[in-house]
Amino acid sequence: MAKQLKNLTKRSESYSQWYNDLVLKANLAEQSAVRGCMVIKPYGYAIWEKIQRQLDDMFKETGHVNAYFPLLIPKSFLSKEAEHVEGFAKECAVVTHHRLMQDPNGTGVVVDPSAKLEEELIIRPTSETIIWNTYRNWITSYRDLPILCNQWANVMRWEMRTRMFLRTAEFLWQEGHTAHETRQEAEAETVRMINLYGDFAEQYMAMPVIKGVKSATERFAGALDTYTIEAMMQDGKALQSGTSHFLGQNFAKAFDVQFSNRENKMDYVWASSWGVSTRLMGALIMTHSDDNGLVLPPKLAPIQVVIIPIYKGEEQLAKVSEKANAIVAQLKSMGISVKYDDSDNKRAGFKFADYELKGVPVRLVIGARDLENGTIEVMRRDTLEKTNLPVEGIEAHVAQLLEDIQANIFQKALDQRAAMTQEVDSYDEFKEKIEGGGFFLCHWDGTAETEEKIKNETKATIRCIPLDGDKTPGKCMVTGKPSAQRVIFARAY
RNA sequence: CGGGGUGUAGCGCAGCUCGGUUAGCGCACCUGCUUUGGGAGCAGGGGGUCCCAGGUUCGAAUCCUGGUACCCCGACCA
Repeated sequence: MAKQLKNLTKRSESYSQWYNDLVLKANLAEQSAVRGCMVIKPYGYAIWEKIQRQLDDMFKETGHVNAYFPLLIPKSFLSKEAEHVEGFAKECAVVTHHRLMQDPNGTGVVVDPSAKLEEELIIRPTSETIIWNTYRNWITSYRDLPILCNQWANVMRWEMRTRMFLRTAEFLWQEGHTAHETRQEAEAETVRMINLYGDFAEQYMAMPVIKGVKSATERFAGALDTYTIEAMMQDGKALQSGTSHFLGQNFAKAFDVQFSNRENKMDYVWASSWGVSTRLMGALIMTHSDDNGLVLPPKLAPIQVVIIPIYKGEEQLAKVSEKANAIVAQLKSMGISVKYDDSDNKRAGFKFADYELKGVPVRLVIGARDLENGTIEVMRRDTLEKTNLPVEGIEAHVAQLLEDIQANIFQKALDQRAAMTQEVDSYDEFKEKIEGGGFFLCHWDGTAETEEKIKNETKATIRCIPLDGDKTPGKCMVTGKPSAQRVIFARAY
C-alpha cells in the first residue's frame, strides 16, 4: 500500500528535512492554507492533549486555576509597557475593520471602508496586557492576593519564517499570570514554575533540560528576569522549551494595579508569567525519534501498546482475537492504553511499519504459531528489539517494559547531551567547535557587547546562565575580563 | 525586506534547451483475483483549465513580457 512512507529522509542526510518529513508522514500536522499556520491533525493533537492534561494536573496541584481572556487586545493596551511593545510590535496581526461588503466592481467581497474601527485591535501575541488590565478590577487589598491564573489559548506572532511546531504564526500554549503581594513571593513563584516545567520535561517527556536565567538581551520584553529550560536536540542545537518570567511591578505600574497592603499603604502588585507551547511537540519529536519515525515516551503516548494479529482466514482470526482481547482487557484494567488492530484492509507488515512511524512504545504480535506455542512477540520501539515470550503473564512484563522505555530514552538523551557538551576557554577553539553543534560552557564577561559579537561571528547565543552546577569564576573567553560562572552557548532553533 | 529556486493528476516528478500525434512516469485512488510472521503480486480502470494574463506562431507545457503563489538561505523569534 503506502510504499512511499518507507522513504523517510534519514537523520544523517538532513536533520531538518528528516524532521519535516516525520511530522508529515507520522500524521502529526501539515501546512495550512494560511501562510505560516499549521493544521494539527488528530494524532498530533492526541499527543498535545496528553501534554496538556499532565501539565494542567501539575498546575492544579500547585494551586493554580484556569480562566480565559479575550483573543483581541486594544492597541492602546499594548503600548502601556514600553519594553513590552517594543518586543512584540514588529510581529502583530491587526484587526482594523468589522465588516465586509459585496465588491461593487465585481464578484466576491471587499472590506467595507465605512466599518473601520475607532481603535485597532491586536490579535494577542501574549496576554499580559489584557490580563493586567483585568486584574486592576480584581485587586484592591492584600486579601485578594495572590492570584494564580492560567489560560490555555492560542496566540499569534507574525513570524517571517516558520517551521512546524517549532515556530508557527499561530500556536497553542498555556500562559500563567500571577499577582503577588511581595517581590519575594513573585520571584518564588517564577522559580517554582520553571522547576515544574523542568520536572515535566524530564519525567514525562523524558527530555533532559538545563534550567537557567536568560541574559538581558534574551530576556522577555517587559520582564526583570526570564528563567528558561533549554533542551538539546539530536543535531546539537538548543531549543528553548519553556520560560518563566519575573515581571517585577512593571505591568502593575503600566496598568495601575495597586492594593492596600498589611500596613494600610498603597503598593503595586508583583507579577510573574510563564508558558509552554506546542513547541514542546517539536522538542518531543526531535529529542527521541529515529530513522524509522517517531519515538514517544510511554507517559505521553496516546497509544502505549498495539496488538497486531497474524492470521489466515476468519477462523484463525477468531481464535487469535479471543486471546488478544483478553490481553487488551487485562492491560486496560492496569491503566495502559492499548489498541488491538485487527483491521483487515492493511497487511501485517504495513501495520508494523506504520505503528513504528507513529512511535507506539510497545508492539505485541500474536498469530497461529503463538497460539500453539503459548507465546507472543514483544517489540520495544526505542531499541526495536524483538523477543518471544510466554503469553502467560505478559501484561506485567509490558507494564515493566513501558517503565524501562521511559527511563531508557531519557538516559539516552542525557548521554547524548553529555557527549555534546564541553567546557571551552579559548574563543578560537569555540569558533571552530561551534560548527559541530552542542552546548559550550564558557566564561563570559556579562556584557551585551561581547554577547553580540559572539552572536554575529558564530550565530551562537547564550542559552542561559545555569542555576545548578559549577559556579567557579574565571575569565571571559573573548575579552579576558572577570566572569562569575560559566554560561551555556549554543546555536538555537 | 535582500539573495537563490520552483509552479505539469491527491502527492513526488519527467518533458521545456531545439515549439509539432491523444502530455507522460512513480506512489496514492477504484474493480477483480491471488495473498497476509516486516511497508503484497498480477490484470484492468478513473483522474489534467500544464500557476494566471497577454504576446509571437499555421501550431505553445515548451519561446517572449508582465503578474502571482510557494519553498530554501539571511534579518526577527516561544
